[in-house]
Amino acid sequence: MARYQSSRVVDKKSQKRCAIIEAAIETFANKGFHRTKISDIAKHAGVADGTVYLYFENKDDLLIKSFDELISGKLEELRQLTDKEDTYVNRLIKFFDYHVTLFTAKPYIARFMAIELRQSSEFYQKYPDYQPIKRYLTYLQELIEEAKKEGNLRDVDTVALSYIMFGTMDFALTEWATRNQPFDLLPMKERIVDIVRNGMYAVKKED
Amino acid sequence: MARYQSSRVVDKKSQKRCAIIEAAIETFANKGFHRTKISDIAKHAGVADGTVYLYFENKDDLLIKSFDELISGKLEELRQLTDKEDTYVNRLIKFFDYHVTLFTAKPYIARFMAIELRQSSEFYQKYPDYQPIKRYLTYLQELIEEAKKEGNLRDVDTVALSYIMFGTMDFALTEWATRNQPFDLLPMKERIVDIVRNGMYAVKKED
DNA sequence: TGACATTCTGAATCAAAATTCATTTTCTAA
DNA sequence: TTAGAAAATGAATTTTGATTCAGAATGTCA
Repeated sequence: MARYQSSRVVDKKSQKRCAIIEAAIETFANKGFHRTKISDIAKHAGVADGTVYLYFENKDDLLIKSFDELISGKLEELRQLTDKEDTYVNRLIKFFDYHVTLFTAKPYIARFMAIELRQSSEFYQKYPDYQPIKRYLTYLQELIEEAKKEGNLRDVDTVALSYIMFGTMDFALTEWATRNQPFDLLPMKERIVDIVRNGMYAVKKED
Repeated sequence: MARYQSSRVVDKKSQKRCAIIEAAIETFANKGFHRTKISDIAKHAGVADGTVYLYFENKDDLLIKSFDELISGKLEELRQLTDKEDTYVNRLIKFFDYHVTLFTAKPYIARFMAIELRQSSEFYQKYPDYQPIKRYLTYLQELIEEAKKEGNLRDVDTVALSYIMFGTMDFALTEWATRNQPFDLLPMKERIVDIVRNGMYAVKKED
């Protein structure tokens, strides 16, 4: 009985924490970190201002923790999705697909990831453990290595290709999200994938 | 004589204005827009806080003007440099070269461009004319169009390729700048260019 | 040189919002 | 049921930093 109740308490606690994090992500994404007031988030989450400080040290901490949970969740989803693909090259392509789907459904997440991800170098120095994209890059690089072993990729530089893939996706999605969806994501993705696959040179073309 | 003196005055004025802009760029780059105090910039520029307001309406205005001058200057330099190349494909490659050189010399400019560009999405709504990267992208897209006409590029999508080029460069340089130069820029650039030129595929696939 | 204009200064003002904490509400367990 | 613990509240406090402006410094020119 004690056990049950105690776990119920934990549940409730984490529920409140969770509500705050969700509200934080959405509000940060919509208004930007600095324009978001703690009271905005509190209202959104249905708690009092002070309650936020029971779960998070301060506003910076809230940003970091929110991001961390967001990334963890998304990376997990991404892994599950890509694991289904037969070849590693296809998993790499799936990386794009996943984000297109995700951001089409929730553009504010695109904005959050693309914009709030970038903090000043001072911020990074203050919180050296805050390396939000690193896990993403690492995962990408693992896929690339495997795809090379598999023989479907030529011997390109792993880091360079991961930068191309991540950087392009990130930039295209930022443009798309901050400019109010000025183009269709899906065909754009196809065109980008085509270039990354086959290169831009005319000479290689054989038709 | 009066003419001479008056122009000397203008000179002096623009010198002070210039000092403020330079200090602004460097400080915004290091700390981010919102964490930068006007007093930081003033101190850096060697003027009083109030002086800043003689040259700029407010903090927003200062950011916009700083960015504008930075971009204009750099774009001008870039144009002059690329104009020397014989083919448009080579001009495209030069686009990378230029930024590698620029950012190696002044990493904080890389940070400013990459970070403030993003953080300032909030400015897009408030100041619709503030579209700092647009001119860059437009220039890139012009080069791509010409290169296609020239026959050195296959018929790739212009916007897609511009996103790949700009996004990759932007991301790689941001990584490089915020992580304290963890790799050599020049070889990294070569590896990236190789992939963008020739694609990542081991075997040319037809699908 | 001296009257006037221009430029600069930085302390004082003011607003916004992060954070705290005395109080209230809710929960726990005997 | 109830005393005590834990969690939550939100008004009050504090911090922060943009902006102003009265006065000082400097420049102009007859």
